[in-house]
Amino acid sequence: MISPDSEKILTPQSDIFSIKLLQWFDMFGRKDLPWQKNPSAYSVWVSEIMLQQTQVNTVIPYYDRFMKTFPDLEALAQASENKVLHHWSGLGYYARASNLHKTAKIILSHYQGVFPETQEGLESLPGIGRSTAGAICAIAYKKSASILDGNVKRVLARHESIDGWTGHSKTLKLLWKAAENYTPTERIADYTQAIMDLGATLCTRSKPKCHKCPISDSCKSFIAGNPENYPKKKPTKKIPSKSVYFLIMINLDGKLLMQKRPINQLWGGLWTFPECDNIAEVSNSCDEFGQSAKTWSILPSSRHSFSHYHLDYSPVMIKSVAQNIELNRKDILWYDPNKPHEIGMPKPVTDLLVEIKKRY
DNA sequence: AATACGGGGAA
DNA sequence: TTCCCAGTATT
Repeated sequence: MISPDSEKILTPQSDIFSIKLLQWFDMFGRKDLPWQKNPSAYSVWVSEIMLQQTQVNTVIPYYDRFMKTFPDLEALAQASENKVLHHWSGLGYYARASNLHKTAKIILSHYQGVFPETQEGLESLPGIGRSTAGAICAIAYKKSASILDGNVKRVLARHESIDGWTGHSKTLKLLWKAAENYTPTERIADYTQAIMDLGATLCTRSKPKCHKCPISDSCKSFIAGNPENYPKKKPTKKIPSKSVYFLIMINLDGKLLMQKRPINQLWGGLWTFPECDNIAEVSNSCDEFGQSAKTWSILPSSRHSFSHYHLDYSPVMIKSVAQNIELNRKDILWYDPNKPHEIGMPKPVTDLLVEIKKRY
């Protein structure tokens, strides 16, 4: 017969959860990530935005470069949109960068350069939702606040055996409720880091290391022997394909014509080659830019995949006889591969520029 | 409530 | 291949 431990009996289960997690974090948690050094609202914000839908190892080099160039909120607010997007090129979800810049300007001009201190104040800013606001409150302000990102969703869905795809609002509500239930009032910054770390290192999507997990004894799915059944997969849906031609117009100076994309669309604010759907339109399309396409050659197509469709793009190399004419359009520039502008460009374009530089 | 939005990495 | 990820904004 084991004598009852009065302290444990009086400790609510929600507190046991965070205590175990914190003990584990002290032993095995990550404490040397670049954004963990001197956390300020600014650095937590930048890192959290970058980490949205993007994994740690991908973010690290971007974060280092970004903070070196924009060390504080004022530097970011005063930078050009092109430069901000330039430092985001390759990370994806470029609306994140546009919103980051927008929010920096709002805080500088309307908040005297000081971040809002409440969850609601933070959530009112472009690009900051419930989870990111919670992360800033918890990590930068040490206020008791909850987060719910991909890792936390997985940990909680398994621990509570919460069914359903996390994209369903019903499932999401249950997950938020669980997140709030376990959020402690003490050591909130470490706890927030701990539950994310657990999801990233032990409670992984496949082959979770439950034998090392500090909360496996209370984990419903572990007890049931089916942790990998949670969270439920997203309903599968076939994604369509789209084919386009990238018109790569090269003028007599060896510069390339590039066009800025509308800010609120795919690749918004980034610079790409003009596109056309049919090869028959190449000549007409070039005319629109004041270029007379004499000859062109079509390069083999490549595929770039988004979450919602595949893009098959065929580069069309066009030698233009036109000079470096003034186009008088704000959405057009001549790009010199040897003196590159600091502008944002999506992956297929940066890939093509590398190829072009090699071959021409 | 459903969809749009990038790119990388794991299996 | 297919799935998923340190989500938010828009429709």
